[in-house]
Amino acid sequence: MYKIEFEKFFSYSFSLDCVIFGYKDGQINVLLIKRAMEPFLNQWAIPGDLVYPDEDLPVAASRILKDLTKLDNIELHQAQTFGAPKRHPQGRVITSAYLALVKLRELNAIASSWADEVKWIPVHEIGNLAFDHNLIIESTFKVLQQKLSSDPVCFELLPEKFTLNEMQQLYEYAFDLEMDKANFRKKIKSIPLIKLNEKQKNVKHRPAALYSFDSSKFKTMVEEEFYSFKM
Amino acid sequence: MYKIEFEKFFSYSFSLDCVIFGYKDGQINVLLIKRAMEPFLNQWAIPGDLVYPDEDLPVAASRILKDLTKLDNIELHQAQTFGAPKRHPQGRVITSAYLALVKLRELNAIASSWADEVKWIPVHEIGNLAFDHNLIIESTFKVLQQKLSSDPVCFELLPEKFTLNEMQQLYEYAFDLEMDKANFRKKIKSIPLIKLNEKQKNVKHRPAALYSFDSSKFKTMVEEEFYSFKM
DNA sequence: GCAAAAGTGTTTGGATTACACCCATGC
DNA sequence: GCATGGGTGTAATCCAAACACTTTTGC
Repeated sequence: MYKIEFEKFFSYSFSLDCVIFGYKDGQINVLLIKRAMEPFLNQWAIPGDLVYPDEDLPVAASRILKDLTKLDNIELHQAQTFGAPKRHPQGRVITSAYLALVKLRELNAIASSWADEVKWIPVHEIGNLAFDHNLIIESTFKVLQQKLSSDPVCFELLPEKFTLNEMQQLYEYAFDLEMDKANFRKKIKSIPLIKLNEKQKNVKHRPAALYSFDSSKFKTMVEEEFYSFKM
Repeated sequence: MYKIEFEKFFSYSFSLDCVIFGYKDGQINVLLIKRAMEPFLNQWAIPGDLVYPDEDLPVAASRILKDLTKLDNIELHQAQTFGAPKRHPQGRVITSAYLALVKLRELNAIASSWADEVKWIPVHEIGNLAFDHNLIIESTFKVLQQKLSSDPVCFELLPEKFTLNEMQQLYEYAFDLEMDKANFRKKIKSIPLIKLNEKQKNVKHRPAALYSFDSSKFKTMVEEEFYSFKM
């Protein structure tokens, strides 16, 4: 008897939406796709789709992102889950947001499957999106802020070689504040960075030194010392 | 054509599990219920159940907690979502964990509906639970730690009137560390507490002063000043 | 030389740490 | 009086903010 009642409940659908953040020209951007499918045909949305019946969630998130944008090998982290009864016009679809940070300049998203176009757009310039996707981005951006202050994820957004000023501008944009250059450099001096023998090019002022993140040293420090990242 | 394929996907079920933390005798406890229902009959589990077809998630979380434990008017916060394909033996059930903090001594959980018994158990003494509930508690405990360090949620766990030492012990237990008494008191002196004209009773040493949290002053401070809680 | 941004040093005040000491109560 | 925890003060140190200054490049 219980079993029969229970089975009536197997009438939901479940999807994942991938919020991909990238950094370009001093601004944090989000990857959007143009839907080539109803509902919300031709509207912009976060890449997302239904989970397959036997698919684990992290696997599904990677597969969906690859299907729609050809982006591969990207680490995704779960954020919030959205389940308002009317959020999908065709039935009860509950969705979990997945967050990823990518080096925008070093990869190339291509529209694929039922995505007609892809574009990167600064988080503060996003128009109206399909479904509740504006809400999802807003909530996931807060998770990004959280991660930026407790983990070295800024280096997933910055190019492999970056200047200290680019790093500072990333934090300034993410938290909407201004920082003192000298103090910023003092603050980050415990973070393991490698100063390269290279400089910025094509700037009409003194070129800045380029750095890269020493991730193997970071791992050692976390394991062996009492080190924890804080910004 | 798309519509037909799409509808095959409406074959999932969706549940919520409520991880309720309470503080007692210097330890953080979790509320468990004994299942009076298959699967996992007679095993201990977190209170959780399926979401109704037209029910929003926050509403469902409160309803489920009340159904199983008679606890009412408790603020619940979403934590992680779990969706491994085999996590439920009877089909694909995806679940979201909801977190709540309660004043354990000031309320009374009662087994109800298909819960046979309820109990509070210290987080470090939990045995094997039904489903993936051990994993869910582990993950939600990390969310609790996060909240304890960035929000004044410790006062949701402490009794209305508490001693500064009880507050210190809560943090020591939650983060598994020892703190200096004098330094702890200096650290919290920016938090708006009301020192009551009351003392501890029935202790065989000098009785400690009782305090309570000034939540209205806290709100004013957050709104009007540049105050943010940090521990 | 000048503009523009890179990059560094100094001072100050507030927070954190370690540690010592006194106080109030029950027995 | 003494055991037990409650409660406070101090000095050393670290850290963050404010600000001034020097350096290197393009034009």
